[in-house]
Amino acid sequence: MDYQFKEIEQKWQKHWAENQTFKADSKSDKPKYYVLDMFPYPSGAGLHVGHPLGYIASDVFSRYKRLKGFNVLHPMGYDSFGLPAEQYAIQTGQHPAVTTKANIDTYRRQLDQIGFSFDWSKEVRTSDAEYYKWTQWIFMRLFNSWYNLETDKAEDISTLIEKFNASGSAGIRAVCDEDTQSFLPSDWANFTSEEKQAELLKYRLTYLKESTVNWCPALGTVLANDEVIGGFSERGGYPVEQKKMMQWSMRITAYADRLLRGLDTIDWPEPIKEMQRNWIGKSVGASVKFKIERPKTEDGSLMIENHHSEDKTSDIGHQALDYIEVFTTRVDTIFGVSYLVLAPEHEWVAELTTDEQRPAIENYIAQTKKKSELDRMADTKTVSGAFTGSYVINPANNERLPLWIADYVLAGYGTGAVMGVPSGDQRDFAFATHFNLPIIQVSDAQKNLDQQADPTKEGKYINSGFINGLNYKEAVAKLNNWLEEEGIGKAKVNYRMRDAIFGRQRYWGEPIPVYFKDGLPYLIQEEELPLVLPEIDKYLPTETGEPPLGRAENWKYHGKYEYELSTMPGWAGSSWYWYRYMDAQNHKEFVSKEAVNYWKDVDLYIGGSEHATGHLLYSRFWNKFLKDLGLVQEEEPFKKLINQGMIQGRSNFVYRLVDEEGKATNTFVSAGLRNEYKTITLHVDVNIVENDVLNVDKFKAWRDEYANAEFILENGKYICGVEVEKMSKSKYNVVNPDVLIAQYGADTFRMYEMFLGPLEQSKPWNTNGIEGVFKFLRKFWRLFHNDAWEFSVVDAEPSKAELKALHKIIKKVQDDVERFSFNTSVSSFMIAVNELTDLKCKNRSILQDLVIVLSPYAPHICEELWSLLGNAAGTLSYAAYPVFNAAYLVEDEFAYPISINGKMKMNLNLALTLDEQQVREAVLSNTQIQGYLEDKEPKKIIFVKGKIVNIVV
RNA sequence: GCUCAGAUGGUGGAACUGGUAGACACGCAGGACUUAAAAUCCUGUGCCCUCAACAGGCGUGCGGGUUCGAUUCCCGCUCUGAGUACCA
Repeated sequence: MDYQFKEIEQKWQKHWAENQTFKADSKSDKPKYYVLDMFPYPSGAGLHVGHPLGYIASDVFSRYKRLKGFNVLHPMGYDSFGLPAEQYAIQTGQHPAVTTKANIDTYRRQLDQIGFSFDWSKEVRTSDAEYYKWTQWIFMRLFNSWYNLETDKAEDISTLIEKFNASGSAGIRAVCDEDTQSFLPSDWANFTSEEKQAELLKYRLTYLKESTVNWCPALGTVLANDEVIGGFSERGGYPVEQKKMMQWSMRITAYADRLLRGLDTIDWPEPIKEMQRNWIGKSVGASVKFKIERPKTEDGSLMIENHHSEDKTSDIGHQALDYIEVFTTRVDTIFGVSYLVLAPEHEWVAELTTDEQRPAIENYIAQTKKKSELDRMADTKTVSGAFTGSYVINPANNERLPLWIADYVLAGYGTGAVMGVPSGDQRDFAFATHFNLPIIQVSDAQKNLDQQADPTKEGKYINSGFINGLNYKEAVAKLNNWLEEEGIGKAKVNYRMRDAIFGRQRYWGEPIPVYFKDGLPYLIQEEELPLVLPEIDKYLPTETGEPPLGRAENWKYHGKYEYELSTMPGWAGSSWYWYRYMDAQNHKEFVSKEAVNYWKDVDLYIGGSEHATGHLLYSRFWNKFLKDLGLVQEEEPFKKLINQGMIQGRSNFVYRLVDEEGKATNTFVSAGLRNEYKTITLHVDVNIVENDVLNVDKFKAWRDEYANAEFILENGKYICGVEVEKMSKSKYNVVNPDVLIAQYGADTFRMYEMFLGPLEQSKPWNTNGIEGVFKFLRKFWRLFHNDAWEFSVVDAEPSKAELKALHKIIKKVQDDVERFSFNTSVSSFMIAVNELTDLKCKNRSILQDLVIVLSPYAPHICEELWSLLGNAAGTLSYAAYPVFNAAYLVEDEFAYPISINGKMKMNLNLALTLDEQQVREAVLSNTQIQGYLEDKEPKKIIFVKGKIVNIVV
């Protein structure tokens, strides 16, 4: 029978499903291997050809690892909470659970027909209560934990309470809010229960706090920093503004350093690690307090006196009005400070502005506000700022320094205040030059200070008081000691990363298992989990502006306490899902100890690089937290990460002729001739174009208006224009895998996706070569059949040539798969099949081994041939990968390329046993080579055994 | 601006540690089979010169360098893509 892919593929997909062929047991003598794909968000559009690329690669790898004797866990599931389903619900009134389920069904059908070896018994859906119960449970663990810097890990909140009981707040080294109180054990004992709760909240790893958030009015929710790109929402591209709100946050900053250090221990692509490093943004430096010289009124009395004495924030307020604290990475240049700058949004600007300067300052703030976030970031050239009228004192030399505001200082980083050192920092230099502030040289190695700043750390310090003559290292050490002793600062590490906002004012997400009593948050009881998402009438905020959950009727804890109305963000469910896969059916724990002890971590994780600073960072954070609590084994969740490239769309165009008046006609010009006419360019559905040739009949049928279209052809064909763009519906360049699978089968589709090029490289989708892959599989099938398409193999001793072809491919595939070079394997399979076809190989043992080697790529056809070869049905997946024997590849002769002065001239067959002297003689006595040499005396002969002979004349 | 990745025939790409550049496939051209077409099979196919063969010249973004020998290593530049953006 000819190669009938449809029957074969259906048959084996059914067999694998019915026999649970890929079910992975958590108990096995085999070594474990965990291959994970980034699970998809099931969108309404279904899968396009770009989605399965990574899944195919990971499936090839999983199947290969099984053949190599590993117990492989290769699961799949759905990240099924999220905005699109909710937006759709708002538009149509359909419950997101309903549309999500329908989308999942489509995804499942599409995934199934590609023949993946997923263990579906371990499927997870983040929107299932059985799943999000454990997401809520982990939230509760975070709420009940604090970060102890003493032990450098998270601990149960009870250990903090013990410390408070024993010694009060003294000696506590924790990652916490800035406004924690100092108290004695006796104070703690006298605190009311509410006061205790309020204080503990400042230490919890997930906490409620008034903070400036990214508010997206169009989406009606706050967004995390990684969900905002250049001032616009990542999803939908809506404007985002800053707003103060009471918000749940995750104290990811507690893990900043561990997240940074961990990067050195994992095998991830360097760009991703670099992005995480930048995101964490560690800077080592010092904080320094500059005393404020109060602006004085004309009669000499202090203008600002004991401000805000009745203000709630009086503690901060008082300190603030004594000092301005700056963070600097160059404390060694402190003697070069000639001014101080605050961010325009800095909360004390108004109070530190003198009456005289008030108009200028207010004008400047108004100007800055007008500039959008984007303008402000884009325009880094223009120098701007305004003088407050106040002065501060440089603690190093008691110099009086003017206090400015400028928008090059960001409120959100460090303390929102900067010391200006024009000689050492280019921005400060530009500022000082523009406003005529002094530029003070601080090192004898600084050059060209009339032109630009010189940030050198070389040389000895000058003009720098007590650090004069010291080098960089000595100066920093001395200054840091001095700051500490004087109590005006200290060595400090600053991170760019902020705590992660954890609440979303949306419906379709995990409810936060918290209720409020007297304005304070409390966890619900663990036995009450899951806190199920309540039904609501419509998926919009309430009239009073509360999140959609505010619509739920009678939704109160124990009938009387308000629940938290925000839901968790999209990344909650995906920050631990790889553990749930290990033990997906467990009703008692999020994962059993046995399962974690066996599977430990993910050995190979394949997914897109767009999750670099979102999912991949949050997952590492939760993983470290779970490790601190002893719930999991490994410090890092994903040992090796591969980013598959993006599949871009390849759009096709037709050129519609335009008449004299500029009106569109019904005539279309082939791409090569379009310059001779006046035309307009239109997208055409790529599914009616083959190899850039338009199927004109299908084009006429595509739309009514084209029914009578006429064509100006070249060589009898209509050639379409081509451009690479994002794959999207509106560009008519979306290719659905279903179509290709129906036409060529899953095995061809899998191999073609791999054949396209290196996995990590982005590339446009192009079906031009798929015929070649299909022809290859047919040729492979024919190896096992005679001319009448009858199955026919022979039992005989394989020939040397057959063994050589086989062992070449055994080695090649093994090498390629281990280094994730899947495209090169496909070419090599073609070579192997071409060679065996030429050899007219019908040898059973050779072909059987070839079936095993090819099976990770084309599992259906191989499973069919495996059973035709007489093996038990469906056992191929656990066959043993053939053992490579180098002896079969040994050659006794090699066609040496002979080059003269590095230019290849000819090949010469020589025995590989010959040594350098013998080769030299053979080469020089060859008449053809003598002809090339033209009697010139060879100066030198380079000989590399088995590689090359190079004659230098 | 900074960081990273990349640039090889008409196309996708191969060449793994410096050793025959262009494997494999697509496309194209020619041929076989066919009444014809499709499918299939065979042959050719980097560019230039040449009727053609032989021979030759040029060729891995550009310009240099190291080397017997460079797509591979080093220096400088151009372009493309991605990330990031006044982070003190």
